[in-house]
Amino acid sequence: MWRTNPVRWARKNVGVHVILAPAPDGRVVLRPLDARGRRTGPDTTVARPELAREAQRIEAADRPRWVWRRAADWYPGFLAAGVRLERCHDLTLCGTALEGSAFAATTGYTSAFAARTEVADPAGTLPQLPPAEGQGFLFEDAPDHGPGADDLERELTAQLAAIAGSSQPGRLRLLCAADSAGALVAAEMQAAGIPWDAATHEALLAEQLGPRPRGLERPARLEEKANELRDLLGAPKLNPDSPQELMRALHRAGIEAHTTRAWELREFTHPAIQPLLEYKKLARLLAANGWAWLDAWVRDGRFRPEYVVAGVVTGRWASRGGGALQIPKQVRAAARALPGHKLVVADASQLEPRVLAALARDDAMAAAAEDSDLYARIAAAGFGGDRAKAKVALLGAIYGATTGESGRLLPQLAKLYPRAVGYVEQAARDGERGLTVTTHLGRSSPPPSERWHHLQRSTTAEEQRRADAVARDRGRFTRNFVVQGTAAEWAECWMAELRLRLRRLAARGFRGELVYFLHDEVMVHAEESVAEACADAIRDAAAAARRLLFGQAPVEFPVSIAVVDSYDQAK
DNA sequence: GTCCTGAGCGCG
DNA sequence: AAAGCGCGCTCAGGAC
Repeated sequence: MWRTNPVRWARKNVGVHVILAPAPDGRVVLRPLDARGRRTGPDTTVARPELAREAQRIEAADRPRWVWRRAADWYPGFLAAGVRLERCHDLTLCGTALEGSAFAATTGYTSAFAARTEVADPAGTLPQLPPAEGQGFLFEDAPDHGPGADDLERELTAQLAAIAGSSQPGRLRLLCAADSAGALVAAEMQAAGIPWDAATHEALLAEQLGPRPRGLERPARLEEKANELRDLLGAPKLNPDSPQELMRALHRAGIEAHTTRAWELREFTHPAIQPLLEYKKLARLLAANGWAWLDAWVRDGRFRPEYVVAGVVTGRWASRGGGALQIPKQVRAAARALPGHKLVVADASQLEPRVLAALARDDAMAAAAEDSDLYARIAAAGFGGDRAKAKVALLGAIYGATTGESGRLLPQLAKLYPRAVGYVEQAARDGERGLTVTTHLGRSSPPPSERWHHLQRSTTAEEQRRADAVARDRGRFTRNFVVQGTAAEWAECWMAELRLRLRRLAARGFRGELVYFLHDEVMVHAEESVAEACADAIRDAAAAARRLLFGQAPVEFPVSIAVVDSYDQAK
Protein backbone atom coordinates (compact mmCIF):
# COMPACT_ATOMS: atom_id res chain seq x y z
CA MET A 1 0.00 0.00 0.00
CA TRP A 2 2.83 2.41 0.70
CA ARG A 3 3.52 2.56 -3.00
CA THR A 4 0.10 3.95 -3.81
CA ASN A 5 0.18 7.57 -4.73
CA PRO A 6 -3.01 9.21 -3.39
CA VAL A 7 -2.86 11.88 -6.07
CA ARG A 8 -3.37 9.22 -8.66
CA TRP A 9 -6.54 8.05 -7.09
CA ALA A 10 -7.91 11.57 -6.84
CA ARG A 11 -7.94 11.95 -10.60
CA LYS A 12 -10.92 11.04 -12.69
CA ASN A 13 -11.03 8.07 -15.02
CA VAL A 14 -8.17 6.35 -13.30
CA GLY A 15 -8.23 2.61 -13.62
CA VAL A 16 -6.02 -0.28 -12.71
CA HIS A 17 -7.86 -1.96 -15.55
CA VAL A 18 -9.09 -0.27 -18.67
CA ILE A 19 -11.50 -2.20 -20.82
CA LEU A 20 -11.17 -1.61 -24.53
CA ALA A 21 -14.14 -2.67 -26.62
CA PRO A 22 -15.91 -1.77 -29.85
CA ALA A 23 -18.90 0.54 -29.50
CA PRO A 24 -22.01 -0.09 -31.58
CA ASP A 25 -21.28 3.03 -33.64
CA GLY A 26 -17.85 1.76 -34.65
CA ARG A 27 -15.95 3.90 -32.18
CA VAL A 28 -14.09 2.40 -29.25
CA VAL A 29 -15.09 2.42 -25.60
CA LEU A 30 -12.50 2.80 -22.85
CA ARG A 31 -13.78 1.91 -19.39
CA PRO A 32 -11.70 2.34 -16.21
CA LEU A 33 -12.02 -0.23 -13.44
CA ASP A 34 -10.24 -0.87 -10.16
CA ALA A 35 -8.23 -3.92 -9.23
CA ARG A 36 -11.36 -5.88 -8.43
CA GLY A 37 -13.09 -4.93 -11.64
CA ARG A 38 -15.37 -2.20 -10.27
CA ARG A 39 -15.88 0.93 -12.32
CA THR A 40 -13.91 3.95 -11.19
CA GLY A 41 -15.20 6.52 -13.65
CA PRO A 42 -17.22 7.14 -16.75
CA ASP A 43 -16.55 5.56 -20.11
CA THR A 44 -14.60 7.41 -22.72
CA THR A 45 -15.56 6.82 -26.33
CA VAL A 46 -13.03 7.61 -29.01
CA ALA A 47 -12.98 7.39 -32.76
CA ARG A 48 -10.51 4.87 -34.10
CA PRO A 49 -8.08 7.39 -35.54
CA GLU A 50 -7.76 8.88 -32.05
CA LEU A 51 -7.47 5.56 -30.25
CA ALA A 52 -3.71 5.12 -30.27
CA ARG A 53 -3.02 8.62 -29.02
CA GLU A 54 -5.69 8.44 -26.32
CA ALA A 55 -4.44 5.09 -25.13
CA GLN A 56 -0.91 6.37 -25.05
CA ARG A 57 -2.02 9.25 -22.84
CA ILE A 58 -3.71 6.86 -20.42
CA GLU A 59 -0.75 4.53 -20.53
CA ALA A 60 1.65 7.32 -19.60
CA ALA A 61 -0.57 8.50 -16.77
CA ASP A 62 -1.73 5.24 -15.20
CA ARG A 63 0.00 2.19 -16.73
CA PRO A 64 -3.25 0.27 -16.54
CA ARG A 65 -3.82 -3.34 -17.43
CA TRP A 66 -5.57 -3.15 -20.80
CA VAL A 67 -8.47 -5.56 -20.93
CA TRP A 68 -9.56 -6.72 -24.34
CA ARG A 69 -11.11 -9.72 -25.92
CA ARG A 70 -7.94 -10.62 -27.72
CA ALA A 71 -4.66 -8.75 -27.71
CA ALA A 72 -3.94 -10.17 -31.14
CA ASP A 73 -6.88 -8.17 -32.57
CA TRP A 74 -5.95 -4.80 -31.13
CA TYR A 75 -2.32 -4.57 -30.21
CA PRO A 76 -0.84 -4.77 -33.73
CA GLY A 77 -2.77 -1.57 -34.49
CA PHE A 78 -1.14 0.18 -31.55
CA LEU A 79 2.28 -1.04 -32.59
CA ALA A 80 1.72 0.19 -36.12
CA ALA A 81 0.96 3.59 -34.61
CA GLY A 82 4.16 3.43 -32.59
CA VAL A 83 2.41 2.89 -29.26
CA ARG A 84 3.64 0.22 -26.88
CA LEU A 85 1.62 -0.87 -23.89
CA GLU A 86 3.04 -2.46 -20.80
CA ARG A 87 0.37 -4.75 -19.42
CA CYS A 88 -2.83 -6.39 -20.53
CA HIS A 89 -5.43 -9.00 -19.67
CA ASP A 90 -6.34 -11.11 -22.68
CA LEU A 91 -9.82 -12.39 -21.91
CA THR A 92 -9.68 -15.14 -24.51
CA LEU A 93 -6.36 -16.60 -23.41
CA CYS A 94 -7.18 -16.28 -19.73
CA GLY A 95 -10.67 -17.66 -20.24
CA THR A 96 -9.33 -20.74 -21.96
CA ALA A 97 -6.76 -21.39 -19.25
CA LEU A 98 -9.16 -20.75 -16.36
CA GLU A 99 -11.99 -22.78 -17.78
CA GLY A 100 -9.81 -25.83 -18.13
CA SER A 101 -7.93 -25.42 -14.88
CA ALA A 102 -8.42 -27.98 -12.17
CA PHE A 103 -7.53 -25.25 -9.66
CA ALA A 104 -10.70 -23.36 -10.60
CA ALA A 105 -12.92 -26.38 -11.14
CA THR A 106 -15.08 -25.74 -8.08
CA THR A 107 -15.79 -22.14 -9.07
CA GLY A 108 -18.06 -23.20 -11.91
CA TYR A 109 -16.45 -20.64 -14.20
CA THR A 110 -16.98 -21.06 -17.92
CA SER A 111 -15.48 -18.75 -20.47
CA ALA A 112 -17.54 -16.56 -22.74
CA PHE A 113 -14.66 -16.33 -25.19
CA ALA A 114 -12.81 -19.63 -24.95
CA ALA A 115 -10.53 -20.16 -27.88
CA ARG A 116 -12.23 -23.29 -29.10
CA THR A 117 -15.48 -21.41 -29.68
CA GLU A 118 -13.65 -19.18 -32.15
CA VAL A 119 -13.98 -19.80 -35.83
CA ALA A 120 -10.40 -20.28 -36.85
CA ASP A 121 -9.62 -18.88 -40.26
CA PRO A 122 -13.16 -19.18 -41.64
CA ALA A 123 -12.06 -18.41 -45.16
CA GLY A 124 -9.49 -21.19 -45.09
CA THR A 125 -7.01 -18.88 -46.72
CA LEU A 126 -3.86 -19.78 -44.86
CA PRO A 127 -1.04 -19.38 -45.47
CA GLN A 128 -1.47 -15.68 -45.93
CA LEU A 129 1.16 -13.31 -47.06
CA PRO A 130 2.26 -10.99 -44.32
CA PRO A 131 1.08 -7.41 -44.92
CA ALA A 132 3.63 -5.19 -46.53
CA GLU A 133 5.11 -2.35 -44.54
CA GLY A 134 2.76 0.59 -44.12
CA GLN A 135 -0.09 -1.18 -45.84
CA GLY A 136 -3.60 -1.04 -44.49
CA PHE A 137 -4.92 1.36 -41.92
CA LEU A 138 -4.86 1.19 -38.18
CA PHE A 139 -6.99 -1.33 -36.33
CA GLU A 140 -8.46 -2.72 -39.53
CA ASP A 141 -8.28 -6.19 -37.99
CA ALA A 142 -9.86 -5.11 -34.72
CA PRO A 143 -13.45 -6.15 -34.30
CA ASP A 144 -16.10 -3.53 -34.97
CA HIS A 145 -18.92 -5.62 -33.61
CA GLY A 146 -19.42 -8.46 -31.19
CA PRO A 147 -19.02 -8.24 -27.43
CA GLY A 148 -19.06 -4.69 -26.10
CA ALA A 149 -17.75 -3.10 -22.93
CA ASP A 150 -20.53 -4.53 -20.76
CA ASP A 151 -19.83 -8.05 -21.99
CA LEU A 152 -16.12 -7.65 -21.41
CA GLU A 153 -16.68 -6.20 -17.97
CA ARG A 154 -18.89 -9.13 -17.04
CA GLU A 155 -16.28 -11.57 -18.33
CA LEU A 156 -13.44 -9.83 -16.51
CA THR A 157 -15.40 -9.91 -13.26
CA ALA A 158 -16.10 -13.59 -13.75
CA GLN A 159 -12.44 -14.35 -14.39
CA LEU A 160 -11.23 -12.36 -11.39
CA ALA A 161 -13.79 -14.20 -9.26
CA ALA A 162 -12.67 -17.55 -10.67
CA ILE A 163 -9.08 -16.75 -9.79
CA ALA A 164 -9.95 -15.50 -6.31
CA GLY A 165 -12.17 -18.48 -5.62
CA SER A 166 -9.72 -21.05 -6.90
CA SER A 167 -7.51 -23.30 -4.84
CA GLN A 168 -4.40 -21.49 -6.12
CA PRO A 169 -5.19 -17.82 -6.76
CA GLY A 170 -1.55 -16.75 -6.85
CA ARG A 171 -0.62 -19.30 -9.46
CA LEU A 172 -3.63 -18.68 -11.68
CA ARG A 173 -3.09 -14.93 -11.48
CA LEU A 174 0.46 -15.50 -12.67
CA LEU A 175 -0.68 -17.85 -15.41
CA CYS A 176 -3.09 -15.22 -16.72
CA ALA A 177 -0.48 -12.50 -16.47
CA ALA A 178 2.05 -14.67 -18.28
CA ASP A 179 -0.24 -15.59 -21.19
CA SER A 180 -1.36 -11.97 -21.45
CA ALA A 181 2.19 -10.68 -21.46
CA GLY A 182 2.95 -13.40 -23.98
CA ALA A 183 0.28 -11.98 -26.25
CA LEU A 184 1.99 -8.58 -26.11
CA VAL A 185 5.42 -10.06 -26.77
CA ALA A 186 4.03 -12.10 -29.65
CA ALA A 187 2.59 -9.04 -31.36
CA GLU A 188 5.76 -7.04 -30.74
CA MET A 189 7.99 -9.79 -32.13
CA GLN A 190 5.81 -10.15 -35.18
CA ALA A 191 5.95 -6.41 -35.76
CA ALA A 192 9.73 -6.40 -35.34
CA GLY A 193 10.50 -9.57 -37.29
CA ILE A 194 13.75 -11.48 -37.39
CA PRO A 195 16.38 -9.55 -39.35
CA TRP A 196 16.76 -11.75 -42.42
CA ASP A 197 19.42 -11.28 -45.05
CA ALA A 198 17.87 -12.51 -48.28
CA ALA A 199 21.20 -12.29 -50.11
CA THR A 200 22.82 -14.66 -47.64
CA HIS A 201 19.85 -17.00 -47.89
CA GLU A 202 20.02 -16.97 -51.71
CA ALA A 203 23.74 -17.63 -51.62
CA LEU A 204 23.13 -20.64 -49.36
CA LEU A 205 20.49 -21.95 -51.74
CA ALA A 206 22.63 -21.43 -54.81
CA GLU A 207 25.56 -23.13 -53.15
CA GLN A 208 23.58 -26.21 -52.21
CA LEU A 209 20.91 -26.45 -54.91
CA GLY A 210 22.40 -24.58 -57.84
CA PRO A 211 21.10 -21.37 -59.43
CA ARG A 212 17.47 -20.48 -59.04
CA PRO A 213 15.49 -22.21 -61.83
CA ARG A 214 13.30 -20.06 -64.06
CA GLY A 215 10.21 -22.21 -63.90
CA LEU A 216 9.12 -25.05 -61.67
CA GLU A 217 11.82 -27.48 -62.73
CA ARG A 218 14.26 -28.87 -60.19
CA PRO A 219 17.34 -26.78 -59.54
CA ALA A 220 20.46 -28.15 -61.27
CA ARG A 221 22.17 -29.80 -58.29
CA LEU A 222 18.94 -31.48 -57.23
CA GLU A 223 18.27 -32.75 -60.74
CA GLU A 224 21.82 -34.11 -60.89
CA LYS A 225 21.20 -36.01 -57.67
CA ALA A 226 17.91 -37.34 -59.03
CA ASN A 227 19.66 -38.59 -62.17
CA GLU A 228 22.42 -40.21 -60.16
CA LEU A 229 19.74 -41.95 -58.16
CA ARG A 230 17.86 -43.11 -61.25
CA ASP A 231 21.08 -44.65 -62.62
CA LEU A 232 22.01 -46.37 -59.39
CA LEU A 233 18.52 -47.80 -58.91
CA GLY A 234 18.03 -48.66 -62.59
CA ALA A 235 14.83 -46.63 -62.65
CA PRO A 236 15.19 -44.06 -65.44
CA LYS A 237 11.82 -42.37 -64.92
CA LEU A 238 11.83 -42.31 -61.12
CA ASN A 239 10.36 -39.29 -59.34
CA PRO A 240 12.16 -39.50 -56.00
CA ASP A 241 9.58 -37.17 -54.45
CA SER A 242 6.95 -39.90 -54.69
CA PRO A 243 7.27 -42.27 -51.74
CA GLN A 244 5.37 -44.97 -53.61
CA GLU A 245 7.54 -44.84 -56.73
CA LEU A 246 10.62 -44.65 -54.59
CA MET A 247 9.59 -47.63 -52.52
CA ARG A 248 9.03 -49.75 -55.63
CA ALA A 249 12.39 -48.72 -57.07
CA LEU A 250 14.15 -49.54 -53.80
CA HIS A 251 12.57 -52.98 -53.69
CA ARG A 252 13.54 -53.69 -57.30
CA ALA A 253 17.10 -52.77 -56.37
CA GLY A 254 16.99 -55.24 -53.49
CA ILE A 255 16.60 -52.70 -50.70
CA GLU A 256 13.85 -54.16 -48.54
CA ALA A 257 12.91 -51.04 -46.61
CA HIS A 258 9.48 -50.75 -44.98
CA THR A 259 9.38 -46.98 -45.23
CA THR A 260 11.36 -44.37 -47.10
CA ARG A 261 12.32 -42.56 -43.91
CA ALA A 262 15.90 -41.42 -43.70
CA TRP A 263 16.63 -43.23 -40.44
CA GLU A 264 15.53 -46.56 -41.88
CA LEU A 265 17.33 -46.12 -45.19
CA ARG A 266 20.52 -45.45 -43.28
CA GLU A 267 20.51 -49.07 -42.11
CA PHE A 268 20.99 -50.42 -45.64
CA THR A 269 24.25 -50.81 -47.49
CA HIS A 270 23.74 -49.94 -51.14
CA PRO A 271 25.42 -47.40 -53.39
CA ALA A 272 22.10 -45.58 -53.92
CA ILE A 273 21.46 -44.88 -50.23
CA GLN A 274 23.94 -42.06 -49.78
CA PRO A 275 22.77 -40.10 -52.86
CA LEU A 276 19.17 -40.71 -51.83
CA LEU A 277 19.73 -39.26 -48.37
CA GLU A 278 21.47 -36.28 -49.95
CA TYR A 279 18.59 -35.86 -52.38
CA LYS A 280 16.06 -35.90 -49.56
CA LYS A 281 17.99 -33.30 -47.62
CA LEU A 282 18.21 -30.94 -50.59
CA ALA A 283 14.60 -31.53 -51.64
CA ARG A 284 13.50 -30.67 -48.14
CA LEU A 285 15.52 -27.47 -48.18
CA LEU A 286 13.99 -26.47 -51.51
CA ALA A 287 10.42 -27.26 -50.50
CA ALA A 288 10.43 -25.84 -46.99
CA ASN A 289 12.92 -22.96 -47.05
CA GLY A 290 13.78 -22.37 -50.70
CA TRP A 291 13.20 -19.37 -52.96
CA ALA A 292 9.43 -19.66 -52.65
CA TRP A 293 9.70 -19.36 -48.87
CA LEU A 294 11.92 -16.33 -49.23
CA ASP A 295 9.44 -14.69 -51.62
CA ALA A 296 6.49 -15.41 -49.38
CA TRP A 297 7.87 -14.61 -45.95
CA VAL A 298 10.74 -12.17 -46.10
CA ARG A 299 9.89 -8.51 -46.66
CA ASP A 300 12.13 -5.50 -46.18
CA GLY A 301 14.83 -7.64 -44.63
CA ARG A 302 12.64 -9.18 -41.96
CA PHE A 303 10.94 -12.54 -41.46
CA ARG A 304 7.70 -11.76 -39.63
CA PRO A 305 5.99 -14.93 -38.46
CA GLU A 306 2.79 -14.92 -36.50
CA TYR A 307 3.07 -16.45 -33.05
CA VAL A 308 0.11 -18.26 -31.52
CA VAL A 309 0.36 -17.90 -27.76
CA ALA A 310 -0.54 -21.10 -25.93
CA GLY A 311 -1.39 -22.56 -29.31
CA VAL A 312 -0.23 -25.99 -28.15
CA VAL A 313 -2.28 -27.98 -25.59
CA THR A 314 0.60 -27.84 -23.15
CA GLY A 315 0.71 -24.05 -23.31
CA ARG A 316 3.66 -23.90 -25.62
CA TRP A 317 3.45 -21.39 -28.41
CA ALA A 318 2.70 -22.36 -31.97
CA SER A 319 3.30 -20.27 -35.04
CA ARG A 320 1.49 -19.65 -38.27
CA GLY A 321 3.20 -18.99 -41.54
CA GLY A 322 6.67 -19.72 -42.66
CA GLY A 323 7.35 -22.52 -40.20
CA ALA A 324 8.86 -20.07 -37.76
CA LEU A 325 9.56 -22.64 -35.08
CA GLN A 326 11.31 -25.01 -37.49
CA ILE A 327 13.96 -22.81 -39.05
CA PRO A 328 16.49 -25.45 -40.13
CA LYS A 329 20.12 -25.08 -39.14
CA GLN A 330 20.95 -25.04 -42.87
CA VAL A 331 19.61 -21.50 -43.34
CA ARG A 332 20.20 -19.91 -39.94
CA ALA A 333 23.13 -17.94 -41.29
CA ALA A 334 20.56 -15.75 -43.05
CA ALA A 335 19.24 -14.54 -39.70
CA ARG A 336 21.78 -11.77 -39.43
CA ALA A 337 22.16 -8.66 -37.32
CA LEU A 338 22.11 -5.30 -39.08
CA PRO A 339 25.39 -3.40 -39.34
CA GLY A 340 26.45 -2.12 -35.94
CA HIS A 341 24.14 -4.62 -34.26
CA LYS A 342 24.39 -8.05 -32.68
CA LEU A 343 22.07 -10.97 -32.14
CA VAL A 344 21.99 -11.98 -28.50
CA VAL A 345 20.86 -15.59 -28.59
CA ALA A 346 20.06 -17.31 -25.32
CA ASP A 347 18.76 -20.70 -24.45
CA ALA A 348 17.76 -22.21 -21.13
CA SER A 349 20.01 -25.18 -20.56
CA GLN A 350 18.27 -28.49 -19.93
CA LEU A 351 15.08 -26.69 -19.05
CA GLU A 352 12.72 -29.64 -18.74
CA PRO A 353 14.76 -31.73 -16.29
CA ARG A 354 15.27 -28.66 -14.12
CA VAL A 355 11.57 -27.94 -14.21
CA LEU A 356 10.92 -31.51 -13.13
CA ALA A 357 13.31 -31.16 -10.19
CA ALA A 358 11.46 -28.04 -9.03
CA LEU A 359 7.98 -29.46 -9.69
CA ALA A 360 8.69 -32.64 -7.76
CA ARG A 361 10.71 -30.83 -5.07
CA ASP A 362 13.38 -33.44 -5.55
CA ASP A 363 16.31 -32.21 -3.48
CA ALA A 364 18.76 -34.68 -4.96
CA MET A 365 17.91 -33.66 -8.49
CA ALA A 366 17.93 -30.01 -7.47
CA ALA A 367 21.47 -30.55 -6.22
CA ALA A 368 22.39 -31.94 -9.63
CA ALA A 369 20.82 -28.83 -11.15
CA GLU A 370 23.35 -26.65 -9.32
CA ASP A 371 25.70 -27.73 -12.07
CA SER A 372 25.43 -25.94 -15.39
CA ASP A 373 25.62 -29.42 -16.91
CA LEU A 374 22.90 -31.30 -15.11
CA TYR A 375 23.34 -34.49 -17.12
CA ALA A 376 27.01 -34.67 -16.19
CA ARG A 377 26.17 -34.39 -12.50
CA ILE A 378 23.54 -37.11 -12.76
CA ALA A 379 26.00 -39.27 -14.65
CA ALA A 380 28.55 -38.80 -11.88
CA ALA A 381 25.95 -39.52 -9.22
CA GLY A 382 24.80 -42.86 -10.55
CA PHE A 383 25.68 -43.73 -14.13
CA GLY A 384 29.41 -44.30 -13.78
CA GLY A 385 30.09 -40.90 -15.30
CA ASP A 386 28.39 -41.86 -18.57
CA ARG A 387 26.69 -38.61 -19.54
CA ALA A 388 24.92 -40.05 -22.57
CA LYS A 389 23.31 -42.71 -20.43
CA ALA A 390 22.16 -40.22 -17.83
CA LYS A 391 20.62 -38.03 -20.52
CA VAL A 392 18.79 -40.88 -22.24
CA ALA A 393 17.46 -42.12 -18.90
CA LEU A 394 16.17 -38.74 -17.85
CA LEU A 395 14.61 -37.82 -21.17
CA GLY A 396 13.05 -41.27 -21.29
CA ALA A 397 11.47 -40.65 -17.90
CA ILE A 398 10.01 -37.36 -19.12
CA TYR A 399 8.75 -38.80 -22.41
CA GLY A 400 7.65 -42.16 -21.12
CA ALA A 401 10.09 -44.54 -22.76
CA THR A 402 9.40 -48.15 -21.82
CA THR A 403 11.71 -50.16 -24.03
CA GLY A 404 15.21 -49.81 -25.33
CA GLU A 405 18.15 -48.41 -23.44
CA SER A 406 16.11 -45.64 -21.93
CA GLY A 407 13.60 -48.06 -20.43
CA ARG A 408 16.34 -50.24 -19.00
CA LEU A 409 17.99 -47.29 -17.29
CA LEU A 410 14.82 -46.06 -15.65
CA PRO A 411 15.07 -48.15 -12.43
CA GLN A 412 18.51 -46.76 -11.81
CA LEU A 413 17.24 -43.23 -12.25
CA ALA A 414 14.32 -43.95 -9.92
CA LYS A 415 16.72 -45.13 -7.23
CA LEU A 416 18.67 -41.86 -7.46
CA TYR A 417 15.69 -39.52 -7.78
CA PRO A 418 12.59 -41.23 -6.39
CA ARG A 419 10.61 -38.03 -6.02
CA ALA A 420 11.22 -36.78 -9.56
CA VAL A 421 10.56 -40.13 -11.17
CA GLY A 422 7.59 -40.67 -8.89
CA TYR A 423 6.14 -37.35 -10.00
CA VAL A 424 6.06 -38.19 -13.69
CA GLU A 425 4.96 -41.76 -12.96
CA GLN A 426 1.99 -40.38 -11.03
CA ALA A 427 1.10 -38.07 -13.92
CA ALA A 428 1.25 -41.06 -16.26
CA ARG A 429 -0.97 -43.20 -14.03
CA ASP A 430 -3.49 -40.36 -13.72
CA GLY A 431 -3.59 -40.01 -17.48
CA GLU A 432 -4.05 -43.74 -17.97
CA ARG A 433 -7.01 -43.63 -15.60
CA GLY A 434 -8.61 -40.81 -17.53
CA LEU A 435 -7.89 -38.06 -15.01
CA THR A 436 -6.55 -34.68 -16.02
CA VAL A 437 -3.17 -33.42 -14.89
CA THR A 438 -2.14 -29.85 -14.18
CA THR A 439 1.00 -27.77 -14.61
CA HIS A 440 2.56 -25.80 -11.79
CA LEU A 441 0.65 -22.61 -12.65
CA GLY A 442 -2.60 -24.43 -13.28
CA ARG A 443 -2.96 -25.28 -16.94
CA SER A 444 -4.78 -28.60 -17.06
CA SER A 445 -4.64 -31.25 -19.72
CA PRO A 446 -7.79 -31.78 -21.76
CA PRO A 447 -10.06 -34.52 -20.42
CA PRO A 448 -10.22 -37.73 -22.41
CA SER A 449 -12.73 -37.83 -25.23
CA GLU A 450 -16.07 -39.59 -25.08
CA ARG A 451 -14.67 -42.16 -27.46
CA TRP A 452 -11.81 -42.77 -25.03
CA HIS A 453 -14.22 -43.56 -22.21
CA HIS A 454 -16.24 -45.75 -24.48
CA LEU A 455 -13.16 -47.72 -25.46
CA GLN A 456 -12.17 -48.20 -21.83
CA ARG A 457 -15.51 -49.88 -21.16
CA SER A 458 -14.99 -52.38 -23.96
CA THR A 459 -15.37 -56.07 -23.25
CA THR A 460 -13.79 -58.19 -25.96
CA ALA A 461 -10.16 -59.17 -25.60
CA GLU A 462 -9.19 -57.41 -28.79
CA GLU A 463 -10.91 -54.20 -27.74
CA GLN A 464 -9.32 -54.47 -24.32
CA ARG A 465 -5.87 -54.60 -25.86
CA ARG A 466 -6.69 -51.57 -27.92
CA ALA A 467 -8.07 -49.77 -24.86
CA ASP A 468 -4.93 -50.53 -22.87
CA ALA A 469 -2.73 -49.23 -25.65
CA VAL A 470 -4.75 -46.03 -25.89
CA ALA A 471 -4.61 -45.63 -22.12
CA ARG A 472 -0.83 -45.97 -22.18
CA ASP A 473 -0.64 -43.41 -24.98
CA ARG A 474 -2.59 -40.99 -22.85
CA GLY A 475 -0.34 -41.75 -19.89
CA ARG A 476 2.70 -40.75 -21.91
CA PHE A 477 0.92 -37.59 -22.94
CA THR A 478 -0.02 -36.54 -19.39
CA ARG A 479 3.43 -37.54 -18.10
CA ASN A 480 5.01 -35.18 -20.58
CA PHE A 481 2.29 -32.56 -20.22
CA VAL A 482 3.19 -31.55 -16.67
CA VAL A 483 6.84 -31.06 -17.54
CA GLN A 484 6.49 -29.54 -20.99
CA GLY A 485 3.64 -27.31 -19.81
CA THR A 486 5.47 -26.05 -16.74
CA ALA A 487 8.58 -25.45 -18.84
CA ALA A 488 6.42 -23.37 -21.18
CA GLU A 489 5.23 -21.35 -18.18
CA TRP A 490 8.77 -20.72 -17.06
CA ALA A 491 9.73 -19.64 -20.57
CA GLU A 492 6.74 -17.32 -20.88
CA CYS A 493 7.60 -15.68 -17.55
CA TRP A 494 11.21 -15.43 -18.70
CA MET A 495 10.09 -13.53 -21.79
CA ALA A 496 7.70 -11.31 -19.89
CA GLU A 497 10.46 -10.38 -17.44
CA LEU A 498 12.94 -9.88 -20.26
CA ARG A 499 10.49 -7.62 -22.05
CA LEU A 500 10.19 -5.38 -18.99
CA ARG A 501 13.96 -5.16 -18.65
CA LEU A 502 14.40 -4.32 -22.31
CA ARG A 503 11.78 -1.58 -21.93
CA ARG A 504 13.75 -0.14 -19.04
CA LEU A 505 16.93 -0.22 -21.10
CA ALA A 506 15.10 1.42 -23.99
CA ALA A 507 13.88 4.17 -21.68
CA ARG A 508 17.54 4.95 -21.02
CA GLY A 509 18.26 5.01 -24.73
CA PHE A 510 19.69 1.49 -25.03
CA ARG A 511 17.78 -0.26 -27.72
CA GLY A 512 17.45 -4.02 -27.75
CA GLU A 513 14.50 -5.77 -29.32
CA LEU A 514 13.11 -9.24 -28.77
CA VAL A 515 12.83 -10.73 -32.25
CA TYR A 516 12.44 -14.48 -31.81
CA PHE A 517 11.27 -17.09 -29.34
CA LEU A 518 11.53 -20.86 -29.62
CA HIS A 519 10.28 -22.80 -26.59
CA ASP A 520 13.41 -22.38 -24.47
CA GLU A 521 15.35 -19.93 -26.56
CA VAL A 522 15.16 -16.17 -27.16
CA MET A 523 16.83 -13.82 -29.60
CA VAL A 524 17.40 -10.11 -29.03
CA HIS A 525 18.55 -7.79 -31.79
CA ALA A 526 20.55 -4.97 -30.26
CA GLU A 527 23.04 -2.27 -31.04
CA GLU A 528 26.50 -3.64 -30.48
CA SER A 529 27.18 -1.44 -27.45
CA VAL A 530 24.00 -2.68 -25.78
CA ALA A 531 24.53 -6.40 -26.36
CA GLU A 532 26.14 -7.09 -23.00
CA ALA A 533 23.41 -5.19 -21.16
CA CYS A 534 20.87 -7.32 -23.01
CA ALA A 535 22.72 -10.47 -22.00
CA ASP A 536 22.52 -9.35 -18.38
CA ALA A 537 18.82 -8.64 -18.79
CA ILE A 538 18.32 -12.15 -20.14
CA ARG A 539 20.10 -13.68 -17.14
CA ASP A 540 18.22 -11.48 -14.67
CA ALA A 541 14.95 -12.38 -16.33
CA ALA A 542 15.69 -16.08 -15.96
CA ALA A 543 16.31 -15.63 -12.26
CA ALA A 544 13.09 -13.64 -11.95
CA ALA A 545 11.13 -16.34 -13.74
CA ARG A 546 12.44 -18.91 -11.31
CA ARG A 547 11.34 -16.80 -8.34
CA LEU A 548 7.93 -16.20 -9.87
CA LEU A 549 7.22 -19.87 -10.41
CA PHE A 550 9.07 -21.61 -7.66
CA GLY A 551 9.87 -18.98 -5.04
CA GLN A 552 12.82 -20.07 -2.98
CA ALA A 553 13.08 -23.58 -4.42
CA PRO A 554 16.78 -24.34 -4.78
CA VAL A 555 16.78 -25.13 -8.48
CA GLU A 556 18.99 -23.23 -10.87
CA PHE A 557 17.90 -22.30 -14.40
CA PRO A 558 21.10 -21.28 -16.14
CA VAL A 559 20.97 -19.72 -19.58
CA SER A 560 23.71 -19.93 -22.13
CA ILE A 561 24.14 -16.80 -24.18
CA ALA A 562 25.93 -16.12 -27.43
CA VAL A 563 26.49 -12.64 -28.82
CA VAL A 564 26.82 -13.20 -32.55
CA ASP A 565 26.40 -11.68 -35.99
CA SER A 566 24.21 -14.47 -37.30
CA TYR A 567 22.02 -17.17 -35.82
CA ASP A 568 24.13 -20.08 -37.08
CA GLN A 569 27.00 -18.88 -34.86
CA ALA A 570 24.99 -19.53 -31.71
CA LYS A 571 25.70 -22.92 -30.09
C1' DG B 1 -10.99 -29.15 -60.35
C1' DT B 2 -10.90 -29.01 -54.66
C1' DC B 3 -10.33 -31.20 -50.16
C1' DC B 4 -8.26 -34.19 -47.05
C1' DT B 5 -4.87 -37.46 -45.07
C1' DG B 6 -0.55 -39.76 -44.47
C1' DA B 7 4.34 -39.77 -45.06
C1' DG B 8 8.16 -37.49 -44.15
C1' DC B 9 11.13 -34.15 -41.85
C1' DG B 10 12.22 -29.71 -39.72
C1' DC B 11 12.35 -27.70 -34.71
C1' DG B 12 12.26 -27.92 -29.28
C1' DA C 1 13.85 -50.75 -36.05
C1' DA C 2 12.93 -46.13 -33.64
C1' DA C 3 12.07 -46.90 -29.18
C1' DG C 4 9.41 -41.80 -26.16
C1' DC C 5 6.40 -35.95 -25.93
C1' DG C 6 4.70 -31.51 -28.54
C1' DC C 7 4.16 -29.00 -33.02
C1' DG C 8 3.94 -26.82 -38.75
C1' DC C 9 4.65 -27.42 -43.41
C1' DT C 10 4.97 -29.63 -48.13
C1' DC C 11 4.07 -33.05 -51.26
C1' DA C 12 1.86 -37.00 -53.26
C1' DG C 13 -2.04 -39.33 -53.99
C1' DG C 14 -6.61 -40.76 -53.11
C1' DA C 15 -11.52 -39.22 -52.40
C1' DC C 16 -14.87 -36.50 -54.06
